[in-house]
Amino acid sequence: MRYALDHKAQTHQRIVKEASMRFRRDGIGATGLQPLMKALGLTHGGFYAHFKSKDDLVEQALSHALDNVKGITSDVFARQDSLSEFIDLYLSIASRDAEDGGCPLPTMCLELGQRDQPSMTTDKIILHLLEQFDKPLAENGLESKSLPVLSALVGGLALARSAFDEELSQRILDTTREYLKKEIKKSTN
Amino acid sequence: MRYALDHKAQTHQRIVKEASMRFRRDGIGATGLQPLMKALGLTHGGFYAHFKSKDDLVEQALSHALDNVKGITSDVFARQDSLSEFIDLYLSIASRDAEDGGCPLPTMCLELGQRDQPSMTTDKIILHLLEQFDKPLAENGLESKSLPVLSALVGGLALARSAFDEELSQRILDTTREYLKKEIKKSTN
DNA sequence: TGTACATCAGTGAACGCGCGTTCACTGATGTAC
DNA sequence: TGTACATCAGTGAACGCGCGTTCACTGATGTAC
Repeated sequence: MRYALDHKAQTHQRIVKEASMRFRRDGIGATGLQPLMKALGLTHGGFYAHFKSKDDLVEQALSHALDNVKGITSDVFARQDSLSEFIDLYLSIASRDAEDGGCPLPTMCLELGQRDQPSMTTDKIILHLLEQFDKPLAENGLESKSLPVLSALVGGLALARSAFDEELSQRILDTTREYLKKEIKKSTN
Repeated sequence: MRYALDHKAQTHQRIVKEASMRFRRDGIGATGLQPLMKALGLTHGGFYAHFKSKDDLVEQALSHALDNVKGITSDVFARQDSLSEFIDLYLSIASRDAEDGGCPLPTMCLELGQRDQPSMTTDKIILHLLEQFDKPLAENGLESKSLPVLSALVGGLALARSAFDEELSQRILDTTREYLKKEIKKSTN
């Protein structure tokens, strides 16, 4: 054969990875298949040798994003002050400007709720994050705060991206971040 | 003249109002001008007698949304327990399913940050809400919580809309809501 | 060893569709003479 | 009073464009005989 045995599988994965990044960065609707394939040095015609439809790709890209999130959390939540560190990471300028896509939740919140053929992957991402938050919070008996913390993280990032004024945007990130970090340590006072 | 003197101005306002609702409910990209005009009993050709471009309409619809928000807050924040009531309203099932569009922030967070020709209207909406929150919070010396409260509201609604499982969605609304209401009363304990 | 054939990842032209936008036109009205 | 004209909100066909999707094809490879 002209190609290595896993060549097609590798191409498949390259498409999923690039799509995952673009969906998170630009949204699903704003990501065209033609530019996506072109960015990988392929032509758009080959797309349907890999995926049943764009929706099929969305589903696989979401799964990839979930794996991504799991990779990050398994890193961060192995350490001390894990949640505090995660909050710093999540509400950073780099995260807001997310050239790499970042968390799928703030970007795709609208489109995820509107998909015709919904999947449980979004729920899995939410539940996975809550589960990670639970552990460090439970040490202080604060596990009931997992969900409010996640809400504030997602909302803070979404707002920081919406704001046009750079100073306001930073204030949103900073104030939300510092509040949350204080909040998760409160019972230790 | 065939039409009343303010006929065109009225049509203009009808378009802005309908667009404002659709942009908030479906997003800007997912709202077509043709279906929008048809829903008002008009043909799409007439659109450009009222607006320079779709972007022009977006700007006017955002202004309309700001006025809308101001109307609601001037109602709610005149009363007792205003912020608590606002939180109940914001994180309700009706608000989540928002047939009327609801708050522009959770729906449009992505698109607002990506517009080519950005405007200050989003910032005005954010600042207006923060200002409203400040007053009742300041009574308890909690005005520093305005921003985290807004983040959690926006994020909670966005997450509740993203979740596929109805039970999870309700849990997001309920937990975030109860947490915030407890939080804004904390210093009175 | 050499020719004929099967495989198959990827190619690129073409499809119908809805988008935002343009524009010549309609038709009911008020105005001029 | 009656005809000719100007006004102007709204009409609807048409434009180019990018979208998701389809499909006949290419061309380098391994296999059969």
